[in-house]
Amino acid sequence: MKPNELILLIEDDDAIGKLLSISLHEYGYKTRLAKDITSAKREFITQNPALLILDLGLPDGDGKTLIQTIRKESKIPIIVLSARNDEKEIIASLDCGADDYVTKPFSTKELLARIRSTLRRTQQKTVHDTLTCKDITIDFIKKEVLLDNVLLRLTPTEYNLLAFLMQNANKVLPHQHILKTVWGLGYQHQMQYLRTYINALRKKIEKNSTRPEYITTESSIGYRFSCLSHKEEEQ
Amino acid sequence: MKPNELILLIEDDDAIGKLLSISLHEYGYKTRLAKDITSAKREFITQNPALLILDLGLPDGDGKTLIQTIRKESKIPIIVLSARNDEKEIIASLDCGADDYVTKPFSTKELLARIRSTLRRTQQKTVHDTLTCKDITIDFIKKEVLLDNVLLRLTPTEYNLLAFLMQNANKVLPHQHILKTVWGLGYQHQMQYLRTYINALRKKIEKNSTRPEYITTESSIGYRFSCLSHKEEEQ
DNA sequence: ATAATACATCAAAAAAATATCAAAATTATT
DNA sequence: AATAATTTTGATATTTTTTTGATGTATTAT
Repeated sequence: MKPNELILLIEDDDAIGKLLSISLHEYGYKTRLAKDITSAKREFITQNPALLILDLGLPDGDGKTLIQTIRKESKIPIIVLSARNDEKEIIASLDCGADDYVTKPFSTKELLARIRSTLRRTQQKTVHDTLTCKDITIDFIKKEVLLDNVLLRLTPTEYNLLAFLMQNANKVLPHQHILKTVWGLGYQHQMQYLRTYINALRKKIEKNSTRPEYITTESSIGYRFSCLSHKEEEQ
Repeated sequence: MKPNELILLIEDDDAIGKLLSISLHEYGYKTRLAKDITSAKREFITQNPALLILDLGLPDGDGKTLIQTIRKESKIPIIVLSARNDEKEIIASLDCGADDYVTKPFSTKELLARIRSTLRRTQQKTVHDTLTCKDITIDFIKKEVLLDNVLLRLTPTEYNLLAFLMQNANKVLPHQHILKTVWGLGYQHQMQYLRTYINALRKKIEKNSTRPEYITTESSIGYRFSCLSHKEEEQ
């Protein structure tokens, strides 16, 4: 697995800039290089990097002011890389909003580990797992169902049943199969449970409960959740 | 403003332990000290600390295994504090899940700055210092809650619970998730605590406690803080 | 068409989950 | 050390959900 994130290097020393670019590419990161604060700001806005590596001593100003500027509008991880091995500088940078401070000369491998650590923390994305079918959307994380964008009140069993049906849309699901997965192993022959809950669900999701468009009956076999075009969305 | 967070120190050297405790107290943190992995685990589960400071060399095992154990169930910030100034140790620790690595001898002020930096990042759930929902406004800096512009008297646990609910407005929060974050890892199954405190909060914030408009129950799942005019921040 | 079978519907009883209250235990404050 | 505040615990009331049973309607086979 290659990381593939874009890292913006802000460094005026060509030798270090080159070394970093090569090391980061080797590990799979994409990089952009900015040699002063002005171009760093431009790159930050236009390139949308995942992380900044910032040298404090830049030709057109102090790196700390850049940190402050960026922190006003972004929580992007910033690692300071500086020759200034001075306690006050370290503290000031961290309190400005930097996420880490590495002093030169530095170990490339350690820097890479610190990049991984910093990115790991900030990239904890919320996985949104939803399924939509016509007017019904089920959110498996929030455990909620929307009908025409209105929240449906379902009991736990109703929710479990609908979730199972929607996950197997357009398939005929035999009674016993539904009972086994929704209620559990001992309930395969409790047909009446299934009828009661199918009825309850239809009342809640069908426009016309007597002419169901979602949950159709496959007599003496089971039920089918009909959905012509259901797309899966996960980000 | 005093920080007031609890920091768990895991350190077998008494001198360093004492020094750290004093420095951290001076700055306003509460601390607990654990001298081995076994008691560290116990303290972690029962005390619900905001951050761990961990020495790698402990009498009953290597600190890295503790990091791995904790990372299986928690994203709590961990700062490693070690005499081992060895590139491999640093990389291994960070890749295990540590958030920072400081080598001994260390500057207390720098360590404090790194604690602030780490906490800032992990506590940054709310971008704003205050959050308003209908007639309720919570101020995370002052740790105050206003209902119709009148200051509410809340106990610490009531405040923590409400803060967590409001930070996650309109989402269904499972019982265990609430218990884990508000009370700590060892309290996931103390449902009665949750019921008692939800009840206490409703009495204080709901106009009609029997028909709650803010804190609604999601039977057999959890609770939801409902707030119509609250922007969803998820992509 | 008629009987037999399968399914739908409704409502009640039973069980489970939640709400509420208050006392006991703990912790913090004076 | 005494007092006050908060948390924990337990007992009981209330609500919600599941289970059960009774009855009506549709479908299928003869």
